[in-house]
Amino acid sequence: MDRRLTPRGRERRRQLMAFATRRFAENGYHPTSVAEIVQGLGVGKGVFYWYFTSKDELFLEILKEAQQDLRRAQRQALEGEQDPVRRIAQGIRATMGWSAEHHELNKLVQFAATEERFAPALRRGQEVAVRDAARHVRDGVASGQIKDLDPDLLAHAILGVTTQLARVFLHERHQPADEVADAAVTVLLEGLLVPEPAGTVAR
Amino acid sequence: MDRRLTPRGRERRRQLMAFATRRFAENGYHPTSVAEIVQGLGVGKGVFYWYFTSKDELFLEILKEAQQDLRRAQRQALEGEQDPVRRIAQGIRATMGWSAEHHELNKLVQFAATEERFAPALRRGQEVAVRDAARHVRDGVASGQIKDLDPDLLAHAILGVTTQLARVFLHERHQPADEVADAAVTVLLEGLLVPEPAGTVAR
DNA sequence: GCGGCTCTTGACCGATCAGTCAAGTGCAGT
DNA sequence: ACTGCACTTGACTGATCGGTCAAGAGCCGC
Repeated sequence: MDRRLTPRGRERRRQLMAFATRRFAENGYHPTSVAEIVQGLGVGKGVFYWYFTSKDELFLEILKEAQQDLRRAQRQALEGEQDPVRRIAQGIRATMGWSAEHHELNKLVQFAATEERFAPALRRGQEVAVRDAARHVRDGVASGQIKDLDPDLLAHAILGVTTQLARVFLHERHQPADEVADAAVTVLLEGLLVPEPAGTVAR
Repeated sequence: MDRRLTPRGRERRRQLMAFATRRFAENGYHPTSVAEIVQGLGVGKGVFYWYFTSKDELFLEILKEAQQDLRRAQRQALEGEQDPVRRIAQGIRATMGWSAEHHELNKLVQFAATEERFAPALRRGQEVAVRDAARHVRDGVASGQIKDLDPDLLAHAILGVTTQLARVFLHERHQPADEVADAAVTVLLEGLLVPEPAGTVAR
């Protein structure tokens, strides 16, 4: 859909997306009907189809905005930071902060990944984020700070820890984002094992 | 549903669950209708409702069996292994192996987590797995092998890395499960950073 | 071959769904 | 005050949904 919107129109569109986001996250995408969305706003059904060609399009639009917003937050967090390891840490912190404030969008992203027709739209966004993280890893490897493992794999490991901890500790247990972020950073950078003192050999 | 099933009945039930699993994973839970499932098997609709009281019940049944099966694989992998760190590593390897062979079930679990009415059934199973992992972490902390961080957090970090790497490297890129598992173990145990030689201080 | 159980059939039900559209309202520019 | 476009209304459509049920088929012990 591509329409010339007046300020009033833009506000309606925003309302529709905001309300739909909430209902999709609470109830699921499919169980939430268009009728329910327009009723929730107290408007007629035609309003919905004035702004979106279909329910699917609305959902894709929500996903797109979410990804743009997260990416903006990440980019801002890396401003002025040059050290690759600290860039990774800052990226994790930014992601955790954003995640804490957008519980609903996290759920929608997770759902989108399970439905073949939404997955492609998601894939593109994730690839960019992973490529970014992988670049920092590569820089860290080059500067001798990070172990020489597959950067792509490490990037996904970072993503995995971050999203899992966000899901459980932020959204289920409502713990402070910065503490969870710090924990994620520590675990990822240093691992679980207590370092063996150099020269200590099992005998 | 609880019925006395003959061998023939058990086979039908198995067929229904297998076919539904495939369709749910390919198409999504909601977009797959009961009509489609029974058509896929070439039977009447009544067959479905002879074995399951509802579509939801079928889905929960699939989830339950999947969790039991994964848990069995994990338990078997830990047999005879006492060292907590090696138990963690073996658990990761078992999970990765199972995940590689049950792509479809992974997707269903991921979907179930996004729908409020299925999440509780999932939660119980995950809690058990996490509690198990956390116990090994605690043992490792006690024996001085693992850093003294929150065992629950570490357990979720392990889970996060494992599921993310499984999703991307096994299901999207079809890489060998044992290689991915080894990479996951390495990253988790040792972290990203190159260890600083003792005595080296930034100045 | 008979009775009784498991299993199967498929027409049918009411509800609900995404999406359409002819008609009308509100508002901005002139 | 008139014109034209942005926006809104809500009844309507055809399809599909999950679930029911009366009737009957296959099968097993006797």
